[in-house]
Amino acid sequence: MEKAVPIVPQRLKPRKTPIQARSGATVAAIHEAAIQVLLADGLARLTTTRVAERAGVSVGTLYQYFPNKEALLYAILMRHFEEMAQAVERLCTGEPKKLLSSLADSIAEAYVSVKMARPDATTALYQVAGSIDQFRLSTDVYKRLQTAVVRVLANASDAVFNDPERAAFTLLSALAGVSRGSFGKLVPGPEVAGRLCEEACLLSRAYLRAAADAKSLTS
Amino acid sequence: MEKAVPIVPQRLKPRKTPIQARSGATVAAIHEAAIQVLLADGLARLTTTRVAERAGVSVGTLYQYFPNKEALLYAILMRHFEEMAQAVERLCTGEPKKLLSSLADSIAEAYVSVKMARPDATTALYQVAGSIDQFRLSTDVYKRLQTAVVRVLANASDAVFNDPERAAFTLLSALAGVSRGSFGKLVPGPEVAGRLCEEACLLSRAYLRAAADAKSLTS
DNA sequence: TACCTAACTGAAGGATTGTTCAGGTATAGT
DNA sequence: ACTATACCTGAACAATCCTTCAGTTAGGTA
Repeated sequence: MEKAVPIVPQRLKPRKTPIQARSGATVAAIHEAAIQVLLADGLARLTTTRVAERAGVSVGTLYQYFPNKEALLYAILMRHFEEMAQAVERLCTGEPKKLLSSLADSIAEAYVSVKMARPDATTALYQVAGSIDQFRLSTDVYKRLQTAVVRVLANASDAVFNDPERAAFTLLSALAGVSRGSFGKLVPGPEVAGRLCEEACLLSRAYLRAAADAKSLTS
Repeated sequence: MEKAVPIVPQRLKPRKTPIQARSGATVAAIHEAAIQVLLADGLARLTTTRVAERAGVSVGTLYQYFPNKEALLYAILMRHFEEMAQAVERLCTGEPKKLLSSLADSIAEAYVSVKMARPDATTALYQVAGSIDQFRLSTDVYKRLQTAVVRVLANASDAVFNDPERAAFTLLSALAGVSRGSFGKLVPGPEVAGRLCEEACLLSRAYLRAAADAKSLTS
């Protein structure tokens, strides 16, 4: 079932003169199919064959784009984290400094909005997160999210953190928890979604304010 | 690999005159063995045979106590949630009302302390949580934790929540996130543990204060 | 001691899965 | 039309895994 596996996701065999724009479409279709299978049958029934079937290709084709099942799961997880990181990095870090409460809202909203953009994908991915080596994920992407938040925090006009990494880590973890709580294994309805956004902002503002104050006292 | 399975965890075949106190010891050994296998080999290599081997019994014996693999995982997850629920329920809900900040600390500390009591078990269980039907978990145990927190919140002398369930849910989710963040897939060292406790308290106080104030404005 | 029975054993069965590879298909270039 | 080649196919393979059950062990009882 599993052997010693090459760990890194890979590119497909390079082609000199691409025949069709099929390649990109195919890998996207596989991603989508994996999410659908995940939602319909759960992680335990997530089979390479099943995913390929749902994507409208054969297993062999799937294995031309992903060296193994883990790479497939890792890829769809990475894609999601990419969106997330970009959303946070997109937050203004320019000159006009802003109030901490405003920044806190921005972070929370950026976080939640990405999750909301594809609720089904989010729900599906929470199943995968546990089955992938969490350590690799941390070093790969989580740090990136963290530094993005740190950069935003540095932009506060009315607060100074003397351990911004710590605050960013806690904030991100807490937001992740709240989000995960609302997205159970069922895709949540709009009412739940609304509450999630409110609570995320409330939590973000409250914690960041407290963290900034606490740290300035200790120093 | 999996068929239509009876879902509920079960009791062992009842015995009129118990020969030994072996039964209880055996099931405890299996629990422990499962956690060890989980940490050593990961969820993917968690095999009924391997668990039984590690527990010093045969597979057959394991299947005398658990109808299937899922029931085993469910059982060890339930045991952990039980501890958690009891820890929160143990918090004073008596007459002498207390300050919200104090209650917030109590909740956070209760939450973290249970996780800390068996860091290895906690780390292991985070892997299982995703593979079990989250919906069943919610209705089974999460509600219980939530109502316990609600009862504690009602004991605050300087705060009133007009949606205590909501606050409790968010708080628990956030704490879960922060905890899960610190326990990666590696059992964390004492420095990380210390920070976790501090941050949990800080977060708990800040959020609950904000939630209480925000709600009183809206009403 | 002889018998009963709960508890334990572990090889075998049945089913599923990840992965491969020899061969098919269709496009670009000539 | 013909070749080269990128891409696709899917049956077959090997590796586990979950689960069962006929047989064994050992404590209690008479």
